[in-house]
Amino acid sequence: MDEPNPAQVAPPATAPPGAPGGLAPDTQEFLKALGSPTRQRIMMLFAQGAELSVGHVAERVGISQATASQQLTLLRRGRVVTSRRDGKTVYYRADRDGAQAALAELQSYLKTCC
Amino acid sequence: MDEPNPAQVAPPATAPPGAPGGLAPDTQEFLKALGSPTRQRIMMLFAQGAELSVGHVAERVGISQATASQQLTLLRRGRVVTSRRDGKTVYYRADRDGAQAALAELQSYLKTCC
DNA sequence: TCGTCATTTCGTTGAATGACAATATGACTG
DNA sequence: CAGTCATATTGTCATTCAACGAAATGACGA
Repeated sequence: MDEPNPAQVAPPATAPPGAPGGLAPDTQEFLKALGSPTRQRIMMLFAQGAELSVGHVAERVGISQATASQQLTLLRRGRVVTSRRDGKTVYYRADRDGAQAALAELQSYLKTCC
Repeated sequence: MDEPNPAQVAPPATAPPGAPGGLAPDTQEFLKALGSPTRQRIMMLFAQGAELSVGHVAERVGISQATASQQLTLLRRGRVVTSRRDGKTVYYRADRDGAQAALAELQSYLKTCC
């Protein structure tokens, strides 16, 4: 639950410093987050800045509430959603800036390897 | 390239036909292709337009030849590499255009859901 | 404080993935 | 037309992942 934020100060590490042959962990989380059909479906719920609770996401997507919570956590790790707590309810919404940053890193990676 | 989509509902070339909540299969293959550390490592070998045989990729990455062949097939399905046959050797190289197209689709998807 | 509601975490199960060795296919050479 | 080299395919095993139900955590209100 505590998320290790080792090199947050480092600018968009487009070309991972000493990375032997992978890409930045952040970008990898981003790719994994969007690589799942279920999570893609979840993301579509957040169109137009919609803000939804975990239970609501579960209902709309047709998965259990526990599963929704887990998948939303992965999406948050991928910087594609953010969470806000209001009382006992946690609201999730799309993270425009995070997604844009991840996309930029991905683009930079592709520029390097392609 | 500067062809902004008229509206969010206007799907790109390989758009989700009736896909109610996912993204185009092509883009999904792209994400899965780059989501694996091993395949990311493979991709780094193709920097600067390098062209490598399957056996050479296997050796450089440290995996068996069979595995290399499989992973390269997945990368080809993700439109990030192309293959060329010269005699008995098959050379792989980065697919600039394919990757760029996939990235554009991904960007369009993010524009929709974020 | 106690009970309830929303979310998270835990523990498990079945499906998908990654890797390998062994074998099959395809393509040149003699 | 057999032999060989490079790649592709097959079969198998270990690991990972998605999903669930059940239990734990946290936040109100009575």
